[in-house]
Amino acid sequence: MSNMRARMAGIVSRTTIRDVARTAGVSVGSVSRALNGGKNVSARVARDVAAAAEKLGYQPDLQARSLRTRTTGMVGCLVSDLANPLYASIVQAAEARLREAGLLMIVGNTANDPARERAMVAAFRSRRLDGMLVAPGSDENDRAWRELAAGGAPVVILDRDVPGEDDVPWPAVLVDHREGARTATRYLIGLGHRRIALLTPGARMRPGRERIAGFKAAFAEADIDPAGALVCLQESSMDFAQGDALELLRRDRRPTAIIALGTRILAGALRAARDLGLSVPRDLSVIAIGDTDLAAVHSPAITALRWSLEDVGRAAAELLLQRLRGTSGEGQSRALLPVDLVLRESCVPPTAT
Amino acid sequence: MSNMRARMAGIVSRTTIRDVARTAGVSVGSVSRALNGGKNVSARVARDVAAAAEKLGYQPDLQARSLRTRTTGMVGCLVSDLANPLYASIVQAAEARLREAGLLMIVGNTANDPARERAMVAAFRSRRLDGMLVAPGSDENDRAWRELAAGGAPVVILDRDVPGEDDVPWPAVLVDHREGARTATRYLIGLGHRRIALLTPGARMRPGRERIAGFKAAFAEADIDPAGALVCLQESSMDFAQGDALELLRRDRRPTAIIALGTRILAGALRAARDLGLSVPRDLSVIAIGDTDLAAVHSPAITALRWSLEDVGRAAAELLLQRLRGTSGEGQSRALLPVDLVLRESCVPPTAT
DNA sequence: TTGAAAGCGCTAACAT
DNA sequence: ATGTTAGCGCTTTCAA
Repeated sequence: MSNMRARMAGIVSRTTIRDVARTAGVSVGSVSRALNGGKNVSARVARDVAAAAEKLGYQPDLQARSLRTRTTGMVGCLVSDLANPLYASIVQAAEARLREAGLLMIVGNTANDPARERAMVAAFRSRRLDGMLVAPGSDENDRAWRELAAGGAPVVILDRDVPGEDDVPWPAVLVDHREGARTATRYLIGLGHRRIALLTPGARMRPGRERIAGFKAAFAEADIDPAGALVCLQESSMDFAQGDALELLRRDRRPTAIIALGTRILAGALRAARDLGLSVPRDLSVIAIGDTDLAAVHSPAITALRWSLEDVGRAAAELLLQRLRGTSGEGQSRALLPVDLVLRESCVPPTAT
Repeated sequence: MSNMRARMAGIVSRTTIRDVARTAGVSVGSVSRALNGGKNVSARVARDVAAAAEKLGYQPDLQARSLRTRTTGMVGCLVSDLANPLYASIVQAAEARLREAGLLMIVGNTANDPARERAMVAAFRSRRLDGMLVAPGSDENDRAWRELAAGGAPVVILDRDVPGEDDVPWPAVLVDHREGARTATRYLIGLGHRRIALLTPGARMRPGRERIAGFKAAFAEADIDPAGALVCLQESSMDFAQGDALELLRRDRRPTAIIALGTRILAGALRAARDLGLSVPRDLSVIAIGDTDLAAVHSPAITALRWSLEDVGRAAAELLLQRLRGTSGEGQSRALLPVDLVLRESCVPPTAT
């Protein structure tokens, strides 16, 4: 079979617009018009072209088209860790919205590596993507963001504070981690807890920074001694969190409550508590940051801070589309999404010690 | 700033190879040669071109290039559910390998929707991707796979049995779910269990089919009455699994052991057991299919079937690269990856009932 | 309404 | 070793 031969040789002869024109007995211009806008085409030509295209299995070459139209119909999405279900959900939601708008989303995984981040930015630029969604690994990768700006394509940042040019902040979708952390902390304080530990990775990034701020704010507004406010910065690895949590829970004046991020750190804390014979919630109250499967499914079910990943993705897509359509004048360029506290079974007043 | 104006107007004037040629004082041909292969270029030209390109911030237009070279440097990856951490890990591993080889991976999410699957196949074809990795939602979407084949680009299938053309199977990376399920079942039987339930979603797809086959094979080879082999087909939703599991565990001759897939179904089963006051492992032994965070972190830790997601992704990428390089003659076109049983705390001999 | 032709930015064949 | 030029497949003026 010739298709087979062609494939093996790497020479695939594809049907072009000229083939369609020939079989339809019209000019290439007419085919183009018929297949696209449909303006200025007689019914006869439209019919013949459609028939010919169908018969030949014609698929227009979008690369060639975008060479002319200067628009690729593709937007890039740069994520620092695709294997993180949180990111995956956001990406998915954004993709759905962009697809609706007829755009193809390309996701790139930077694995938290600034060098890869830069490489992917360059790759995206070279591919002439119409726009980009970026969830950077850190807030500061100046070179990469400068390059991004240079590309000229609109960019929307996800939940990061990236320094903009000339004090004009980048369009961004932000999550109100500060308010979320404050709510959670206030809740625990209200329950009577005084020694509360916040387990979160670095203040290097916006979410961590904001959480720490909200955490401290809750102590401040309750006007209680913040000596019990324990901020523990963690790497995101489970084992590390577990060892760290063990150390934390072994102190003689150990925290009576813990606020722990995500799946890994939360899991580490839970295992540490178990290993020390501490029962949740009797001996230790726990709040999860992020409503993961683990939090929902654990026994007892873990009270959690939740925000809508779908909303984040969708809002980001919306912001980008707005930019793409050039209607950037109207509408906000930044969105701040709320965080809710989902009450479950893992928090009770501390037992007197 | 003109860049600003251009951006707002949507007219971004990019520097082309001609600009570089002009500033370097050479012809476009020389620039092309200097920037690519580097063959037949004097040191002087190479230097001047590099300087000019650097100065202008020149980024070659890969779209235009691929119009000539008939190769895009992009491969597509079609996944039925990106938010599933299993897929995400596979995608990540494949992406890493392809990146090494200088290829850009484009992931498309089909959300288990055959229509979207076909649409994405068409989109990928039109974009002239060099190759594709496909993790279909179901084994049968004939129209889509026929289209795929028609595109002429090599395709590698992930863990699915897709009917090939002319009895020649597609290149594929498969996981040995059958052997995994058999090992798990054999282990439980060896422990003394006779009434074992397998909780897995549909036999519509290869993994489910294979697991069921392995499960039954274990009963057959032990030469024991398979009446206790309970195959429960589930949808993937947690609540459904929980209700289903409740019903299952309420039977008067309830299973003494459960093999449950993933996070949601496993969670449903665990919650159902808890609600009925059944203790794991004393009253119910549990094996997880897939070594998720939940399985590792649960108390007691859940014995689990594990296979390397990284290996799946990497093997798929490798197979595709092999095809791309045209060295398809040598080497296997299919890979079968092993499944291990990770022993933990959730399985003990059944208590006499 | 239609066809002819220019050209998007690049590479590769051909000339020099 | 370098410059010139013909396309890659498409859209889009410009004439007819």
